[in-house]
Amino acid sequence: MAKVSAKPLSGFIELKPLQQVKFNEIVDSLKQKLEIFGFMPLDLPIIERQEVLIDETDKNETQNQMYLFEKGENKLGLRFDGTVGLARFVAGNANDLTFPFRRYQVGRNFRGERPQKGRYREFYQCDFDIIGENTLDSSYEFEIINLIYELFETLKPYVGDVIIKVGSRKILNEIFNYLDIEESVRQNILIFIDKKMKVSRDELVEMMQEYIGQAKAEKLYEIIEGDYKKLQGLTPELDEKIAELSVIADMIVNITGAKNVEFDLSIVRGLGYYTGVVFEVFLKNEPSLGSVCGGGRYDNLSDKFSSRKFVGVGGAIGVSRLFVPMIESGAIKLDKNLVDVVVIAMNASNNSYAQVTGNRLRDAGIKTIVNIDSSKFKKKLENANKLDAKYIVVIGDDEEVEQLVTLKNMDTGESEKISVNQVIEKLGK
RNA sequence: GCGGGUGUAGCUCAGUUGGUUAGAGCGCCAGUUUGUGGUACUGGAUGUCGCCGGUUCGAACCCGGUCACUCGCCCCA
Repeated sequence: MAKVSAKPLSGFIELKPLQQVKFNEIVDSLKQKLEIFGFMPLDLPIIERQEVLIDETDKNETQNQMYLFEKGENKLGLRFDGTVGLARFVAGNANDLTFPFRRYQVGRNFRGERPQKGRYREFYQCDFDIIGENTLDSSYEFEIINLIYELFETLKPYVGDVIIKVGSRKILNEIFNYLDIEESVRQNILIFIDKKMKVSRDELVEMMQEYIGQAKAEKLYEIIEGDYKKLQGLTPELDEKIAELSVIADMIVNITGAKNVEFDLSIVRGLGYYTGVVFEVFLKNEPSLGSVCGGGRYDNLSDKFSSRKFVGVGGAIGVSRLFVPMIESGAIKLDKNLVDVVVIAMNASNNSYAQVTGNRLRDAGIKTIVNIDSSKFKKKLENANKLDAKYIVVIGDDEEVEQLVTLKNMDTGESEKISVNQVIEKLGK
């Protein structure tokens, strides 16, 4: 009989236990840092109603990638990021929340797109946002960037150095005004600017000049290529926006010493709903992965759910995108020794004493597996060896009579007959 | 949705101009006698050569189709 394929679906990730341990470790370190910053956990549903997921006013690519299905009369779908659920939640619970509301969420998201390196159909994202009612001043943009800096400091042992690139949609808008670029082509131009890292100067200018002519295209390239602070004096509105970003930039420089943070007007984050400061994070070791974290300021979070106005600034770390390629390349080292001790009973008559011993070790916080199966002693030793146990505890008739155990160090091969209390003393944390 | 690449053992891959029973390394299993593993030695199992069709005396190899995987594009974490 033909067997069903045992492989997971393409684009869906399965971690092996040792990898999962490392993954959990990374996620835990992120959560810990977020809570230190006063962000509250929020674990929203993975399935939402389609009307929550689908934005009728903006038919974009993401919509083609959604997993949609029906259950009876209900039209449902899997969430594709953490923001849609957040928008619904904030609108629905506004009276109970204290604004600015800081929340985080680490969870699975789903997009039915063509998988490739660092892109999956099911992936973990760590979302964090600060939501304000009506307004949220620009100091919160600093807070988020500072938070991202700190989050990647904690990730440094795993993924190495990063570069955080910060741009500003507001400044770009004023530049568009200054260059007198028509409203109708701005979206197109933004998409082109977004590609700056991938294409050459000439290619980018060529793409843009179709919409705004060669002179403006070259001028625009020169502007986004250069330092935003040098743009002062062009228009009063532009100066104002530059001053606003400068305040944030200065704070960042003060706190971080500007290490790993760059200001770059070519960061626009495509067509997203962003309206102000935007940012993306890249790995220095693995820039081809693309951005591993992105976010920015948005002004219309919950418009479709509420007549109250909520604005926010937030970001998301692509945890799967970070983790999976690094684990495959060996950049993230896996720990073994997940088991401290394997207790081995020599004979069936020793099983009960072995179990009691195992529980005493576990009570002392020692990770313990008890092996009382009927295989040969040698097999049990091999098994303990494959589990990378640091120690084994052997229990036979002699030990049971003397109420002792034999502790063997699996690295050195040395063994000694001691009491369980002595074992705990020796191995206990 | 659009392009490129690849499908041979659990994994990584060889496989000559088409020619007998399709191979290696790693892994897995067993053994090298009784309460001591990792190393070594010996032996063993496992394949519809992705699938369907065609050419041929003969196909893993050539041709057509199809599916899957993968890397790019679009878009994005």
